[in-house]
Amino acid sequence: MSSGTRGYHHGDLRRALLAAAVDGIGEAGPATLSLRDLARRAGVSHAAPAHHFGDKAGLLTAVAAEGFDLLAEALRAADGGLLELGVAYVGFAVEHRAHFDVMFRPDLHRPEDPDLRAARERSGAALRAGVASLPDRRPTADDPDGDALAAWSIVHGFATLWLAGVLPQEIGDDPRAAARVVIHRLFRQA
Amino acid sequence: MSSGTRGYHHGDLRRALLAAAVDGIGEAGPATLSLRDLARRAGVSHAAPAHHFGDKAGLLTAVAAEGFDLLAEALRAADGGLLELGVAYVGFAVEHRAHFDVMFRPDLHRPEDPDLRAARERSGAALRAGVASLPDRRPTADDPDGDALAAWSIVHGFATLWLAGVLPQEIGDDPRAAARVVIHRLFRQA
DNA sequence: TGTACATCAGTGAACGCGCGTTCACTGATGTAC
DNA sequence: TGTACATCAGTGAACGCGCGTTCACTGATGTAC
Repeated sequence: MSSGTRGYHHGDLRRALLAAAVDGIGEAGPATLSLRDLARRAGVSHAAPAHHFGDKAGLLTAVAAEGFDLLAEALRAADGGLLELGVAYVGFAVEHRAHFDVMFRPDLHRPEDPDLRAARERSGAALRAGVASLPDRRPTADDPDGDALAAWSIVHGFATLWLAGVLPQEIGDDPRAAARVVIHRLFRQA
Repeated sequence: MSSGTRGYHHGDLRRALLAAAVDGIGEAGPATLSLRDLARRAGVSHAAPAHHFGDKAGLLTAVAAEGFDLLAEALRAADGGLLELGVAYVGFAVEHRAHFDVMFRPDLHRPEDPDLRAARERSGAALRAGVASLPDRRPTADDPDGDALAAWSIVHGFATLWLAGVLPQEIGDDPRAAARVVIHRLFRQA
């Protein structure tokens, strides 16, 4: 919108709608977002969103897919062992709260959508790659999948509790630092 | 409804509405529940719920408060160390999914409501009592609050992921058994 | 280079629906005397 | 024991609103010749 005339055709309405959806979800959660509200935010007629996403579940499916790709990127960028991989997970959740709020709510989207499945798989692959390449991987682990699940649980739980705003104030306002302390407990093992 | 005439006055409509709300949330999540739907479920006129709860946030605040009391009970009943306390937390989340879905969504209710605060505090007290009375409490812990937070994170995360249905199928269908394995990682420490 | 046509993206009016809210009401219950 | 009255719980009709959906449309873009 900053440059040039925007004629009858938007040019990249799909992307604009996704961005507007993320804004709207960030403000009031995924529950209250409507397609009409979305159109209003994007400055477009109220019937336009249906053109691209069909319905709200279709829209949120696209948001979730985008979220898993962003998560995959964040995990790939993490460097510093499983600890920092977990910190990156929490960082992603806090910085992309709207996406995170949708990704793990299969009742709100279509979990079996092919694009979403693919994005989810890319994010799972990034996670496994991170875990597999760790120099500090405990060789004595009798059940590596169990370890991965415990790690996923602790970072997912911490991120969820942080976003819910139920953690004590004393924890401060830096989610990554706080997460680092908590996750560290999981690895301070024999 | 099974016995006796139910006259003009219901007698215990508030409780009946809460039960209907839990049913409705269990079926389609807290987002789509409406006061009119609630009235329909309870077999009562559509204006009646407003009498008791004012609006949807008031209703969900009551559900959340009830949930924290149920959680406090579940935690008090747990016996067998911090591990079983965590298992009880996961068991509560799965068995009272509707309550759990509302309790940690402050955007859906009124987190500062006095009754809710009190119930939340009772549940926090039950948790702290459980933690404090543990014979297997690690004496070397330099930061007991950090340990409690790590424990809360791992059980909350596991419960959330379980309810979201995103855990691999191989994990089986017994949430308590699966949780026990995962939580155990946190305590297999020096 | 120009013209015709097909396709696609977005418009805007119209509709029916479920919702929350209001409000005058009515039936039931409890209390004062 | 009986009567009058106040209070409370729930009713049901009415309203305005935002929603999703439909549909004939129009403007823009791309392609064939």
